[in-house]
Amino acid sequence: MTKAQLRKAAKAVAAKGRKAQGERTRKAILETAVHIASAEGLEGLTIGRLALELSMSKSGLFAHFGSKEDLQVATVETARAIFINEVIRPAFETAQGLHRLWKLCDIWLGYVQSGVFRGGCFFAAAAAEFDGRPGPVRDRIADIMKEWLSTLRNTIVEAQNAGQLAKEIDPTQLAFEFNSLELGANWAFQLYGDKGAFTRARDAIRERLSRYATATGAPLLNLARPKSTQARAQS
Amino acid sequence: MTKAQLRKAAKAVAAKGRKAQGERTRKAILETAVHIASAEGLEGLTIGRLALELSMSKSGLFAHFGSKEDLQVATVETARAIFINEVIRPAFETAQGLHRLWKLCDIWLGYVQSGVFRGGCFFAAAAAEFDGRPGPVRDRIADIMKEWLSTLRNTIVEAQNAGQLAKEIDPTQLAFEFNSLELGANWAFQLYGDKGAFTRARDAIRERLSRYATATGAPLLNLARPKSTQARAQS
DNA sequence: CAGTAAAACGAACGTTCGTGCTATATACAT
DNA sequence: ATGTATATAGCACGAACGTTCGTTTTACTG
Repeated sequence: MTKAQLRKAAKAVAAKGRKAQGERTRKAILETAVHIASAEGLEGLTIGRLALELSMSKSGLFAHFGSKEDLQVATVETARAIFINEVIRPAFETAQGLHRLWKLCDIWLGYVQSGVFRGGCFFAAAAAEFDGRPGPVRDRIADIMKEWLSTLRNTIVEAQNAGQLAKEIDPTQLAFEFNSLELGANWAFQLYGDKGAFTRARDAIRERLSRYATATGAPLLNLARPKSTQARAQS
Repeated sequence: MTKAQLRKAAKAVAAKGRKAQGERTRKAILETAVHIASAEGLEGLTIGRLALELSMSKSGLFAHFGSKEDLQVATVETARAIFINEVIRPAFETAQGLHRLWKLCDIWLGYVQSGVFRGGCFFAAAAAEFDGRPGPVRDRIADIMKEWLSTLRNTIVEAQNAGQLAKEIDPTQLAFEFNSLELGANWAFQLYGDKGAFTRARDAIRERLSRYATATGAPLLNLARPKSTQARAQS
């Protein structure tokens, strides 16, 4: 513990003052780590396996982190950056309110289906793995997922303030429901490869949105249905 | 592989013809195994740890199973028996239809909250752990969860056939939504200790049930609200 | 009560785990 | 181009993993 802390501190100082070739390798390591961890879990992410995949020595790789726990935290952090890039950023390109709310959910489901991470939603998997093991890894995962839930909730509130969504509904409740449906779709897809689950989740979310949309908000929802025009044309 | 199979076969034959003291210890082992596995995962369920907990030797314990994988499968099977006892059985004591449907969901949430397993829903945890690792363990988990989803769906159909629930709704869709809300509540409780999630899940489920209930079915729902009368009295 | 089959044990196996040294090679500033 | 800080490699460690073996203790049957 003490040793690891000292080493980490020394490294942090060095990283600020000096240039870095090691910074590049560190990035490369974490990129690979994220994908292994998403498929095999953060504990299944072993240093030997990681070194093998990157054709480098265990010790050489290990020197970039003070401990396995630090590697895990850094991996979680990297996954967060990817998540923000793949989900949050594109959704925030659309105007706030009902439209962005839909985008957040829609893109999230797409991010799972498209296999950004091999094991589906990185954080859903990591949360299930670490929810019983106290420590910094668990704490970071919990924070990040809370961050996501807050984003969802804030967007709901914004839609309400814009008069697009009924003020009566409880934003915490709706965020919980949307998040649950997303977790449910992720579960069905990971365990059964059931792509239909994404449709079910989208249908359920859309149903709630259109139920709670005000007269102002309702027209915004049509833009968010690329598939429903197709469905209407077919039926 | 071959050795383990032979040993297992010999054991199976012996178990049929002979009596068993070993059968009792096997039960005791699995009882403990289930609780360790639910908290630390099926892979974190280590034979040494298990032996220590039961104050017996690794080898003596190991002899009851041909391999670690067999131990894991047996543990999953034990968890299923507990689940049936704790959730399915009590719910099936009430008449089929809307009432039983509510009971299934309500008791399921209670089973997570009351800590029947230390790690929340055993199968939600196991599914997340094994969804990326092919093999008999994963297959069994997937089967059991499908079994649960089918039970949910069948109960919905029965409620429809009894004229208590609108025929227009898709039972697969509704079962998916209920299951998702349950998984969502389990997630929130495991990661944040958030008991409010159970209320949110119950509210969401009740909201759908009363929305889709027919004139015949609606009266049945009042019986299923022990807390809402209390809530009404308080507010 | 004797005999026998089943059950538990103790010790060891070959691996792999995370981690710690020490030495060498690489990249960067002057 | 050279010197120095940094990055990587090599090797070894103690512990824990699943698994096997031969032996000893326990429990049931005749």
